[in-house]
Amino acid sequence: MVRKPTSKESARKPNMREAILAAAEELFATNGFNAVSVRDIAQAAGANPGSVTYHFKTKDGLLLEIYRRHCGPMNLRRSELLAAAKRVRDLQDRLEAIVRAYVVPAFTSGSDLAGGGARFTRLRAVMSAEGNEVARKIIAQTFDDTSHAFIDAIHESLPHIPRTDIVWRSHFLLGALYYSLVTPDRVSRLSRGEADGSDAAGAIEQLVQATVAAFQAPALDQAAPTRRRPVVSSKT
Amino acid sequence: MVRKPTSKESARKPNMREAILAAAEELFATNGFNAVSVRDIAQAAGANPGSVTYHFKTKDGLLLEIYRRHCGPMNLRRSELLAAAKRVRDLQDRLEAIVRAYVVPAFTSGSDLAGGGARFTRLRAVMSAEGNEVARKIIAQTFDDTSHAFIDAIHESLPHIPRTDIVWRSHFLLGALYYSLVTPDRVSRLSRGEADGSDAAGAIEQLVQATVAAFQAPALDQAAPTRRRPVVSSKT
DNA sequence: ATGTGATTTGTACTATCGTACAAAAGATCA
DNA sequence: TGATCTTTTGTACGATAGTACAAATCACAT
Repeated sequence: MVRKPTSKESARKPNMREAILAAAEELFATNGFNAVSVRDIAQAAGANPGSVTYHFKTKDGLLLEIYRRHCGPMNLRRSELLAAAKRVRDLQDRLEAIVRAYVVPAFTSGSDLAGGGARFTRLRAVMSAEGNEVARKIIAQTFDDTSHAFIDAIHESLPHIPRTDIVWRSHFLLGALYYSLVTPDRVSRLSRGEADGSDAAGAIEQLVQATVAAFQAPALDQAAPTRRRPVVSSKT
Repeated sequence: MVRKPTSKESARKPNMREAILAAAEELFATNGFNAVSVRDIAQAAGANPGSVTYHFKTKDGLLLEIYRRHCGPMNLRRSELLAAAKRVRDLQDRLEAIVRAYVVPAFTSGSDLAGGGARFTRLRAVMSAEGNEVARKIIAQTFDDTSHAFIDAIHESLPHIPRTDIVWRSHFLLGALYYSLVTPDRVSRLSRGEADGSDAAGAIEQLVQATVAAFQAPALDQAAPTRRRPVVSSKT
């Protein structure tokens, strides 16, 4: 069923605005913000540089719109999955469900964009590495609530672990998640072709498995400053 | 004892070349490669822009020299620690020692630069996120051997885990390591001040504890395509 | 068909980028 | 001291950056 566009949602060519957004997302996610010029984006989208200015005013505005486009749906989906996960009775299964609720929306799409989830998450990873100011503001005020919700949920299913440890481990989870999306080829290379780093389903399973175990690790006894663990000399 | 410089290792001002390297390292690590101009670096080092060209020819050459400066010492230290770790008898302790041998040199300095280890590792994280070509080449040909050595060592102390899983989990380790250095403030924020994300010793302990547990997680039974794990519906 | 508002195009402006290069200044040693 | 080499400085050049803006073009209601 081909729907006739009501009035303003379609441009001359089929949605040039969307094409610009998609191209910018892809280029920013793979090359960083500063390495990509407005002209690069326009060319990749088959548009005129001035068209970018028309739709998004500035380059920062374009980045802002990319975030606006994805943050809502992704957080919504995470909330849904988290709520469902919290209803799982078995504690071990619940923990895994919670981790999965955090990981899955980052790989699969939160909205209807094809493959948009992984691409946007990779974009977030790159912006965070570059210390992008626009991204930093949005992230802190958009994702911190969600992060706290997950941390609390995990803490409830692991009451004997101090919250500080949970925070660290969920931080590690996000780092691992980011890095898997940034350099999937490294996994393929180091496994000598036995694993495919760009296989989202495989990455999710590996990540969930490893992360659940990490969360279940015994707590760090921060009370004991004296070193209890084995130490290895640096001299051969 | 003040040593008179033999001839060419000292410039007019005390080692301007080193100052430029340090400034570039710091700026690249916090803002990315493309966001930092040669003029920014020169100003931060108290040097003239032309001086950067004189010492390093191009901006890429400067980045290259930063890598050359650190890769050797860091890999050497890792090799030493790994060799020592492999001599640990107890399997559990050995695994922890191996992980520690991988993590510690990334935080503490591999060479004599003050705090240079963490700064350089953060630089590597940012360059990897930006997909920097110069960095990619050096990394692949400098760190892959070391990575393989660690993967093999871990595999030996966990023979029942398939190598593929070890690769994934060590990939997660590196991602977590990178991310801890990129945004330490996030840990402080999410823990509501209870943890200090920029405390290297604390980060190391948390990372080692979590990672050892992740490595010890049961293997992913990749033979069974039928889903065995609990799945949560996305609908509330 | 024609007028109107939305969009695209083409071009231009200023700022800043990486880099080159000649001149100045310092260091070294006969 | 003067000759020579190394390092620093100052300036300039072409390329490209982000953005602005007027003209051209399109979609569509009348």
